[in-house]
Amino acid sequence: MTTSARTSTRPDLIAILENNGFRVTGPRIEIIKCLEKHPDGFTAEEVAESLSQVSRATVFRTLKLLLGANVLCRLALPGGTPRYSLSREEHHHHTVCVNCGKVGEFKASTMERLLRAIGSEIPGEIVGHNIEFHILCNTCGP
Amino acid sequence: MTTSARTSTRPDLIAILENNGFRVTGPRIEIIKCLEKHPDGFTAEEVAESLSQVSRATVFRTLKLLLGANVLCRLALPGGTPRYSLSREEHHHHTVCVNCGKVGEFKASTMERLLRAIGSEIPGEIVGHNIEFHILCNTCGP
DNA sequence: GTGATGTTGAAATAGCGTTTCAATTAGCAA
DNA sequence: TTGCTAATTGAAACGCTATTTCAACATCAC
Repeated sequence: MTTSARTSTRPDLIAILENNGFRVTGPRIEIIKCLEKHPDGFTAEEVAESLSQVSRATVFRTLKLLLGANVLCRLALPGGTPRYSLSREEHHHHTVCVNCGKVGEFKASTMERLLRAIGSEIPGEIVGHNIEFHILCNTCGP
Repeated sequence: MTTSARTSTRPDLIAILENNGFRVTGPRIEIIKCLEKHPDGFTAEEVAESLSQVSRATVFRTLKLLLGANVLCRLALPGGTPRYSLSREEHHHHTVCVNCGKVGEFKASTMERLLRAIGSEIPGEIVGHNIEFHILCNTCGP
């Protein structure tokens, strides 16, 4: 069969834990399963509420752990509640719908070229960036 | 002489208040003067501390007011304290030094072209964006 | 000046996240 | 399988940035 990576793959994230020396625990598995059910992003509170047997602290700890492993992204509209989203592409950028909060992911080749070119216009050494597009998604749009 | 816009111009921000129907009050003038002394950005707490006669609530209220008027930007490194910075250019992007937190501003023509071109790669109507470059500034860099 | 309305300070409150600490558990080794 | 030990957990307190509340006050049009 094909390798995996259809909607999302539980093994991936469990493997991330193992490969980084983290323990695979019940609460973490629950949280990961929950994240994979929300391809359009989610808030920390949504995860905590849907897993009443897991404490809020553990939810935040696990989200932080996954952020550190670069398999999860956090982003927020100005003044809005931060939303989290599992990453699929290695290097990508985000869209957030200003109406429903749905998070999308895209990888624009145009963008990659720009990022290489823009270095000379910036005073200092670029060590990272944050690029988000605020959109009205096709469901919410006019 | 040339128009103004050297380091920054107090009249501009006072005018913003007046033109938007806001009152020009003592605390607001104090806050604006303080902001103009920090071309590299500042945190809300820095402003509040340097103006002991103005309450924290008023500092935050005034910052929010200026954010709404698009003459102030808020940005933060992941996990860092949010920093504010007065805008000079109408439409611009930011650099933040990951070491000292200094905020810079730049306007890249390359970027503008990209932003127009990228629309077709994004599913929905773009209504805004957030683009920040995390850098090591020339003072902190190697 | 006077009054209607916007603004202020102080303190309480909110939202998102982290820390503390004792109790529990995963995962390795014997 | 058992035992060990460090990682992990839950519950609650705490931290930080920011907002809200409400009575007192100041601005600005008249």
